[in-house]
Amino acid sequence: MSRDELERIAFDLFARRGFSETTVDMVADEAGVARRTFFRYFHSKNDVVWGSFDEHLDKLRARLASVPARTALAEALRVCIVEFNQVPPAELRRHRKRMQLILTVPELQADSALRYSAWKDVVAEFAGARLGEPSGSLRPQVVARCALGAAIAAYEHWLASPGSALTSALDEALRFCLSGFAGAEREATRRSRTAAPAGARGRREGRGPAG
Amino acid sequence: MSRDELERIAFDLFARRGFSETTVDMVADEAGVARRTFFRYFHSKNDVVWGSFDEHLDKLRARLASVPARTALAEALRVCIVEFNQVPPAELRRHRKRMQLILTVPELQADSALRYSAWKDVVAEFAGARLGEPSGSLRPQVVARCALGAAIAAYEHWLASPGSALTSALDEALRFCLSGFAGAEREATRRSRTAAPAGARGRREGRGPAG
DNA sequence: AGTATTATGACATCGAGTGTCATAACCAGT
DNA sequence: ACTGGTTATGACACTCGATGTCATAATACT
Repeated sequence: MSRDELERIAFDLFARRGFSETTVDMVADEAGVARRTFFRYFHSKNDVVWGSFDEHLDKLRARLASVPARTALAEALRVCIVEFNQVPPAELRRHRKRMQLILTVPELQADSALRYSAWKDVVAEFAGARLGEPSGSLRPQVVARCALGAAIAAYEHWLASPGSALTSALDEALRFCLSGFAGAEREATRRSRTAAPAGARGRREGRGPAG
Repeated sequence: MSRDELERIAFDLFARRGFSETTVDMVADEAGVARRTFFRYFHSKNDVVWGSFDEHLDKLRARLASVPARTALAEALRVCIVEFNQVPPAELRRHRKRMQLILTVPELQADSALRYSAWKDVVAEFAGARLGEPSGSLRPQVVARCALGAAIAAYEHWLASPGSALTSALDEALRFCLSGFAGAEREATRRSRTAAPAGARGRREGRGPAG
């Protein structure tokens, strides 16, 4: 009994009976496995739905790190987040089902606050670097939470509108909400340029009106 | 045994032993009341901490409704949200403790997603009216989620920096994140003005180009 | 007083999650 | 193939939050 198989069986039951109405015992029984074994594969019932979200997150961090410094903060976030949420067509159906559970089942909605936190911190780290502030300070946190909010809104829009494209919704939502952060970044860049001699900050010169 | 008294006893125990380490039985025992009675006063253990959040929310809705139409969306939200979070000095200590629990205890962080949802919907309703869109559509939802994100970031900043003022943090965070929405509102206003005669869009009639 | 309503308490039960221990499956090395 | 050690599994007991049920105590109404 592999973790993947267990997840599949669980999803089947969730689809047939609903998430809350499906007990861990049912999943274990259906899989022909002891209840205790289920909890060795998954830390919790909610974990089944979230799958390998945490590992996936490293890709977002890496992708953000690879963005050239001349790309504006808002654009970098938008492009990377859209990319991060690109799902291979073969998995689209399962992804949709997964997100529908996460965004509609109360237990999972609640759990999401914890899961998204790691996502948010990745974005805050990037924003902090760009704004020249610690990632835990107010503005990077605001940027990260706004990006997160926009992404969730986009997901809900996608689920509510059959036929809509997730990536378009994400792009539109992020464009809409991040457009206000350009000024702050311009100022941060100016600050860092006067503080450090040219060239000290890698490849960054010549991007904008401040030059 | 009043609800208030029970809440006080519970907070005492939470402070002394931590939230997770305090069982409902302990609170009930300490209050000299049956476990079942506790659950009649509070729907759940988490409910104790959240207090009367839901009722408080009506005030935000009313306050938003009272904002003159000429005030910009971003400014209206900022002012109302800052006001909404104004706490009388006598309750500041308890409010701080409450928010510290909510923002640091995992169980409560998780629960927050559900509680904030009502808050978010109040804001989305207002934003939807201003943007000339249903409150459930993408942009009002993005505005609301961004405002929510900014408010939470402000709260975390406030808790992390002793001596800082909550209202200043909220004002700064909201100013920072909502500044980008001005363009969208301008356009919506222009649209509605060409579609309906002046004055019609005061508080709700003619809520769309479909007329 | 007597009666209806409501609040409380004493159960019982469910379901998620955890700790513990015995045993079964597996994988070396010889 | 046998042995010894590691790891996966299962059986069991337990905690704790939450809910349902029913009897009884407190209260309000007339």
